[in-house]
Amino acid sequence: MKNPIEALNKIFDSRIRLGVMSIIIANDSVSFNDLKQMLELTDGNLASHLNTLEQAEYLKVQKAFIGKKTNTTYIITPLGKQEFKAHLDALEKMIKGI
Amino acid sequence: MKNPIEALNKIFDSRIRLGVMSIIIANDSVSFNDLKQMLELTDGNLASHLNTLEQAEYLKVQKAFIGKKTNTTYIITPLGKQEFKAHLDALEKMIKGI
DNA sequence: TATTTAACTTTGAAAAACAAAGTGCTTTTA
DNA sequence: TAAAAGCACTTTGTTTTTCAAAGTTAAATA
Repeated sequence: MKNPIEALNKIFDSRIRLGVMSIIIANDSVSFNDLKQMLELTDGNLASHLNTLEQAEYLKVQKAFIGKKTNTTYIITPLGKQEFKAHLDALEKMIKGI
Repeated sequence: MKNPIEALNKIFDSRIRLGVMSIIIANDSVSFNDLKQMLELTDGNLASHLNTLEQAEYLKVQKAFIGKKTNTTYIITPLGKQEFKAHLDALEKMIKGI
């Protein structure tokens, strides 16, 4: 019998990071402010979780200009999508006792 | 648009507690040592997570005797089962963007 | 020009996680 | 029957994580 929690990704222990991933995957790209409002977080707290996800290369920043105004949005990387899916699969397996 | 992470239960942020719940639900009742071996944890670490779950009244201890030897097993409470299910439902909804 | 907004970074406190050692009781083994 | 081992913790102390709040920088708006 193998340890079922090994396959769970530590990065996704945090429900904030789980929320960020869910929102970005569902919406393709989301701005800092939208995330902040949806998840009701302080700037610093959101920024640090985004940073954790960026460090892991699960998401990346896209800085674009809308006119002269910078617009920052976040998108999932292929790795991020893969790891998120793997985590959810592992979770499901664990819960169902497979 | 409601904050999707609000419905997630903080107690289940921990993959160890998630693992404990999954195992106990799947097996009805599990001993301390079985949990310890399945999850590959130190005694103290497991005991403290079990304690968190007990404090929340998500599980309870059953002390029985097998002959003269005490046998400690853990079982889920109705509340525990309900909260675990609620958490998983919230997770699923969040992921699917419902 | 002053204020506001966006997207952070920094700081520091509080909480959580964890390993390791210790405890008390029972049971097995030499 | 004395010693060793096992069970189920508790205690201690370190490390890691989380988070809020304040500070920062650049651009936009009044």
